[in-house]
Amino acid sequence: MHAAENGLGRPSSCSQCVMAKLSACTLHRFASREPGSAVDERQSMLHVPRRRLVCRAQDSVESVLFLCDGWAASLRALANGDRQILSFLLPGDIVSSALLFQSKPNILVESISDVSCRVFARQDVLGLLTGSDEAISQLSRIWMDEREQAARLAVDLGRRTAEERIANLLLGLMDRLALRGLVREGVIDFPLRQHHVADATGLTPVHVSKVLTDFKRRGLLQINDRFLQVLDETALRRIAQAQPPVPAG
Amino acid sequence: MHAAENGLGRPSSCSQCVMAKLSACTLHRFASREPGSAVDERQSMLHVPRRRLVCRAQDSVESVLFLCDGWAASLRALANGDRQILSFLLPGDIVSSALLFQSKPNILVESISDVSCRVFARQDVLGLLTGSDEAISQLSRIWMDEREQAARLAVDLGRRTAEERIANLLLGLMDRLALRGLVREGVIDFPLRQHHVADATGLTPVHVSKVLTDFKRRGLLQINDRFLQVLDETALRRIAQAQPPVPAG
DNA sequence: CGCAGTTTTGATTTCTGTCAACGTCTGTGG
DNA sequence: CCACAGACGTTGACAGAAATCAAAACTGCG
Repeated sequence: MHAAENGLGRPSSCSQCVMAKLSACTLHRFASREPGSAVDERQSMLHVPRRRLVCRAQDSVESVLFLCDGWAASLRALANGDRQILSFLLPGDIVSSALLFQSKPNILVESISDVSCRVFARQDVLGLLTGSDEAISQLSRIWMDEREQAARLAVDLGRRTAEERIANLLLGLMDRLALRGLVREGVIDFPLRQHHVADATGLTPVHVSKVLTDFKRRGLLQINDRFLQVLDETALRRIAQAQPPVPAG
Repeated sequence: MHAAENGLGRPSSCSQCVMAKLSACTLHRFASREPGSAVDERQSMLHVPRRRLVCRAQDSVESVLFLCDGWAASLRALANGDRQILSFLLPGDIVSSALLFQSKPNILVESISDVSCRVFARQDVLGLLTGSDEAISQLSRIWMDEREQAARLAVDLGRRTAEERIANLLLGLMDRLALRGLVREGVIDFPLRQHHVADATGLTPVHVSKVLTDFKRRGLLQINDRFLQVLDETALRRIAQAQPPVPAG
């Protein structure tokens, strides 16, 4: 489904948008607070119900999308039906950084929960960038963040056990949500199904179930009603094995 | 070992440099052909013997390095001694794109064969970029290339068997070398040890040996004297499973 | 209520890792 | 020229982690 078929063009005030709290994607802040700029004039919202494609790898999309609300996944699909999730997109994340520079996202993006995105015309975003040192430094920050995430993913998939991968995934999500002020008393919204965890960690849903059940039995965490609570963060981090700490948000 | 301890500052004409043939890293071309620019004045060469660190994740490096000759690996090392190679660096590649924007490479870079790099002061490279549309588009190309490689790596590590991973690795190297004109009649220089293949594919050296031996037995390829020849590319690509083809060089 | 999508559980198989031994190659120094 | 050490590659027996297969319970939802 092409992005333009998804309600793109419908203006919205995005009242539930958490942008103001984000430190992760400051480019978005940068772009959206430019008063009266071209970007402001043309921005609109894209709403996608849960479990739907936001864009396909081969789509031709002339917009840059920023996730305002809900969770999504960026992934690669294989011929045999296997899928590998490359990253979970949280509020404030850019949806495929490729769209900053080209029309093809080169990855699938799928909504997990109901999702809304801000839509900018690429020309306008790039126009903002030209000659702006601040914007270039924001871009480089996004680049370096993605690089770090990709490196961690490769280490997890290549060198860690199932338990370690799952613990790392959950803690990574907690940490990213914490930066956005979306953690309340150790509890987060958790729209993921076990098959999402499986697709992200290179495991099967059956094995994910076994590991998570064991984590619960050991009192490390609890998952109820689409909420996740980490009960014993220390133990979970011990399982996850210390990765070098995140250099920046 | 800090880059500056490695012979940095020694000027060199880099006669064996294959830059002229590169299409992959055109930023480098772009930077180095600016006649009489500040970059030209201050560029120098870094030579590192094989099997040595080029830079460490926590080093503070104020230069941008481009690999001119030889092979290197960028990798993460774990506390238990495991290693995950994130990518092999071939002539023309930038050594840690992070150094374009910051002092910390955030990855280990290790030479595989004897290696020589061009050294640019970061300030000068960034100076070239300011206000140059061409340079920004070269940067975005590097970004998108790295993104594509990272996605392929994650798919390999998360969703493919040992045979598939190894076939994919070898074919990926062949393809990248082909773009640089470094393949002659299906034969390439192949300085990798089996433990490099293991570190790149998330396998053990023992298992790599078994798979490679089997590939040879089946007449798919041949490795002699640090040269690799692919004898049955069709079969090897069938094993590797079609990935979406590379969009650009 | 029924149905499709989940999650759980257990039995079994497959793949890859681990361990260990041995052979080869390479470079070094006497 | 030879002896040697260390890195590298191969091979086989075995162990362990996760996949596969299958069935049953649970969850939401129309």
